[in-house]
Amino acid sequence: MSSREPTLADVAQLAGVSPTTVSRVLNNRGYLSEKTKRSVADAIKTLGYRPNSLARALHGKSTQTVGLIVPAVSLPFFGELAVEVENALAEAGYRILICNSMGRAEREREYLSLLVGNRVDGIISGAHNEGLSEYDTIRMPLVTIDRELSPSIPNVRCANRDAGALATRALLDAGCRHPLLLTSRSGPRNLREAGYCAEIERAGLEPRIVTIPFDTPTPQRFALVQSSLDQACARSPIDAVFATDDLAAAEVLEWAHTRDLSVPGDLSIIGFDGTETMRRALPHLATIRQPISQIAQAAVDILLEQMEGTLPRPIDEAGESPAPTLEFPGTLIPGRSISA
Amino acid sequence: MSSREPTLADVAQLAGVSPTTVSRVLNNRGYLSEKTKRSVADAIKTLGYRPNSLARALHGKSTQTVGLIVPAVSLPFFGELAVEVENALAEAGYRILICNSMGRAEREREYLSLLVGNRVDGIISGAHNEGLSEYDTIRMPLVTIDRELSPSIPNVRCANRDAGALATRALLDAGCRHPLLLTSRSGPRNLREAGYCAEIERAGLEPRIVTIPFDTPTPQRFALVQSSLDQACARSPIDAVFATDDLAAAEVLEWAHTRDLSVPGDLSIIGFDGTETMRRALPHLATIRQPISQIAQAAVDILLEQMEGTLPRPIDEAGESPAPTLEFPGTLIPGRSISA
DNA sequence: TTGAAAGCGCTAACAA
DNA sequence: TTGTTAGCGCTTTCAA
Repeated sequence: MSSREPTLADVAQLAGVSPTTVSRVLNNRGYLSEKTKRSVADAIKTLGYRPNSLARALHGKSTQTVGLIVPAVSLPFFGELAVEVENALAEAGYRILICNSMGRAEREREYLSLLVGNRVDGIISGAHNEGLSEYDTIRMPLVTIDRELSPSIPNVRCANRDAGALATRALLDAGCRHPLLLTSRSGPRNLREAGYCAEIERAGLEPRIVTIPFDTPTPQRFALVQSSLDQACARSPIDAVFATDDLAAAEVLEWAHTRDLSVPGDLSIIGFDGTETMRRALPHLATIRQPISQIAQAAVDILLEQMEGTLPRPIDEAGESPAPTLEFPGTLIPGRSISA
Repeated sequence: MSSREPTLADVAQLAGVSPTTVSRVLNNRGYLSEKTKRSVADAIKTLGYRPNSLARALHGKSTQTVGLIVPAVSLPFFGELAVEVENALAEAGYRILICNSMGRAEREREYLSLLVGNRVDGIISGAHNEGLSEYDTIRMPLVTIDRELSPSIPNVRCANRDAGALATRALLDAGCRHPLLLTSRSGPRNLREAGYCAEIERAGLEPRIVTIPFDTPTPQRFALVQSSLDQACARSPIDAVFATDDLAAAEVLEWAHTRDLSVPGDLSIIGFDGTETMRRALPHLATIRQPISQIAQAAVDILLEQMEGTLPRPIDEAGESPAPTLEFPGTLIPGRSISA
């Protein structure tokens, strides 16, 4: 038994036809006699031949592959996003190359290079590193998910501002007067925070914000959450927390437990994301559900449009399509973590 | 600006040298004058050239890519496994193509074919579909994770039997007399179950097993857990549950809550996996931690050995290396879900 | 209905 | 130190 993969030439030889003919059978192109088809098919089967997609792609043809860059698929949101993107793409005959940037710009840079080197047909980026200039040199269809890369690059996301307001309102409606925001990166780019602030001000209250950096290593994370919340409480009491992701909300839950605060009696909590995993883990946690599959589908649709069109990149010189930011509303999922 | 990616020939022309020279510069092979190096480097930069890895791989060279097949990266265990495998592989200069089989044999078959077609250098499979004959036709390094494919294929996993016993003992040590096993697939292949049964019998007790199929869709899942547990209780009371994954344990927790059973007062619970995500979500849940990064590292090491060796496949004709099953012990993580 | 020949982008002898 | 040539596995004209 030969150790190397059989090639098209091997098949041709065994079937007693030319390589061209085999290629034709494989791609079902041109006129073939039934007899030829059959003998080629037989040869393919006996050899266990599988076409080399790399060689095929070398012809300037598409690779039918799309790169997906995320911080890490081990985070429930991105894991589910990856699966949804994969499903949406599979329907169109594409596959994905998943890249975990691990929150490191260096790693993301490498992956970007890798994707271009592998001639993927397009890229979907949902990573969190800011200001990677490499994206400017990308000459291929590109869509971001919840990440503003440049005004010319389409961005799909949850309507974060509204969703942030929705979460905050849920707390206020439950009678909370001192809801604190726990987020991973505070600032004007944080639309969930913007929604929170807007709602808080509308109610004539003071915004309270605590930040735990996105990339805090797990071992230190919980301690940091604890001390930050303790400090915040010491300054002035709080009666609710809106955490901008469910995992952080879980930590607040645990903090409340260790401080003997009853939830929702003493403290109401609402999270964000509403992934299946977190729904199963903490079904009683109120949260805002991001429409992950819609987001994935939309990102894929936009990318497909760019890829299947002849345009190598969206043309917006004439201000044609100004690379829209597409937003999908988040949904409030009520739960026992908010007082009735 | 040309729309197609620049090629090595473009670079050569701009630098005024031969393609070979450019290739030499890229691979840092042979003797190059500093001047040439520089001019080539400049040309590369101005063109934004990135080598086409597909063309490179076409030379029978390795693609430096490994396929990883898992049920779905959205499941915490597999998401973390994917990240760990990726990290281990990255150190050796390889990358991964992640494939989510979604528990569908058909999908796994397709992916297998895709991986071979893409000439990955090896495959790590952690999917759950049984009896895919396609694996027999795979002529490349292959390692499974927690999956018995054939005695000739190396398998890396947590020491499930011992870990199952460890979990059970934790419950018994806490004074529980009627611990129930909640698992996704009962049978002789389920070593966690074997460990549970052994420990139960050693204590002179009756094994109690409830099965919720692995692929139960989320919407129905919780209802099924509820009714199954209710039924089991009706038959005869239970005072503890060992769930063979943490997500299932979370559902037991929720069931206990809805039935007004206090945990651990009325019911002790222990899970399995101990992923970071679930630790963050339910830090008080006792569980058995699988050494995911060790498992990933071992799988990668074995695969690397096979790939870097000249052998196309492990030879065991002479009973040389009987494709070992490598096991790593699980660790008990105590928690408030077990009575002290 | 089929085949011969050229070439995709790159690397690897073998010369120069 | 550099260039020429051939060829990886496949598709694609162009002929037959």
